[in-house]
Amino acid sequence: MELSMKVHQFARGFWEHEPSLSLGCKRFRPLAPKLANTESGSITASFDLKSFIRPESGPRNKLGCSDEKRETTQVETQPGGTRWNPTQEQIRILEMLYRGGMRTPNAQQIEQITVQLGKFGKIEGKNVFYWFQNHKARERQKQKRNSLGLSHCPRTPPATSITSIITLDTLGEVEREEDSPYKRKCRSWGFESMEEERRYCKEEGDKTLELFPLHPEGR
Amino acid sequence: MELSMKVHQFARGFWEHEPSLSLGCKRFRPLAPKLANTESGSITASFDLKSFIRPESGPRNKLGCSDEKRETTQVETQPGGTRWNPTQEQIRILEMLYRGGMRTPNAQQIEQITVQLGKFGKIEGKNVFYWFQNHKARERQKQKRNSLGLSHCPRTPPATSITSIITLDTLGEVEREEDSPYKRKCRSWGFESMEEERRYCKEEGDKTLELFPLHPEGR
DNA sequence: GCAAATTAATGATTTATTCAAG
DNA sequence: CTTGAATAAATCATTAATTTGC
Repeated sequence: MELSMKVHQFARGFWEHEPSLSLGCKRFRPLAPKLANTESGSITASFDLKSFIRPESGPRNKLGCSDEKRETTQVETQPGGTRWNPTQEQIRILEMLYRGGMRTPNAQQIEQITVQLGKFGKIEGKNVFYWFQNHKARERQKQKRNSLGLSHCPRTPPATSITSIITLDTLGEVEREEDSPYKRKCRSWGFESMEEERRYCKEEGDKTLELFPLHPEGR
Repeated sequence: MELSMKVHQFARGFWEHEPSLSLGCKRFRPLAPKLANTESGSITASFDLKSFIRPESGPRNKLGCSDEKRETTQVETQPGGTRWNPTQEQIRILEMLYRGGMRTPNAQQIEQITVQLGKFGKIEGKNVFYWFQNHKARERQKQKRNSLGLSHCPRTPPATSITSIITLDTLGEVEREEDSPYKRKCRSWGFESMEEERRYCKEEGDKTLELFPLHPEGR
């Protein structure tokens, strides 16, 4: 309690000339100033903390974090809808892909799906990603609930409909059919694509383009 | 068993003219061709499954998945290292940021950190993200292990070093200082940034640029 | 000393859980 | 109550330490 207070003060004094070590928009008091005097002084030289505030484009707006955040640092906060509201067609296609055996699409797959589904309404890559995550998990727990509720032999699927068989049986083997004998490598998240594309894109950053015309759908 | 086999055959026959519904590189037999005949035929019209193989750029290489993957669809598979191997400087900076209170940086923060850390060695955004995830989790479990091993009162930190206090106490309050009263919104994954930048980048996709000169470090 | 074998750390993914919008 | 979004926990996999037999 008292010691942390001391550290706090110390750090404050040390970093006084900086507005604060604000990275992005969340502000926090920088502590632990042991960077400069440990082993290699070259770090301090080339690691410019100031550029962390905002790499290019000088001081944009002093301290306007809470208001400014909604416009500059946020990307997906359009006026109106916050979270993705899938259309019927999008759901249908996603379910088709799921039934087709797709469980965790990688970044490229996600991108392609996003492009396709974008024809039916606004959608982002992360929506596709989350949909598969959630659908898989909830299908799993639904199935568990069923097998427990029926108190049935949990290893034999009841073979009710084709769909269930596709989901459980056939595509299970399809899933692992050619995922490389080595290991699963090219996985999702989309970071890799982003990393690559960053080199060509000159950090445009601030516009919030409306890519898809946002079909008036509503399910 | 038998039914799934039937479905399998049926699907195969139905999709015979397609090489396979290969999305990205993982191949799987497309099943459940119930898209066309359900409710709205307009989907089939504009949802072009062929473009899933590869949206632009025609047939690149027939069936050459297993070999081609290492060069064209993979991004991070440079000759040599597969997974990120952080340099001393990178670790030092990351730990500094962690001690400074950063726990789950959002996409923009990750990008900026990545740029900074790129001065000391090759790094991607996802590496930064994963580092924070792992570090946070393992710091947590280490702490839990300690509190259990010492069989001490788990509510009073022993106040051993400054660092521990910074990590646990002071920055805990800093963490929630200005993360918006609303909710955590601008979060990581990098999908949002990717989504945005995709509009400017024309799917260059195939080069494996060496952005940073990969300092000969070795720890 | 030095590789092969083993172990410890830790980067990368997946799964479970939780939060919150509608 | 359903489900999109986000985080935490658990797990997998790979690289560096290290031990060990020679």
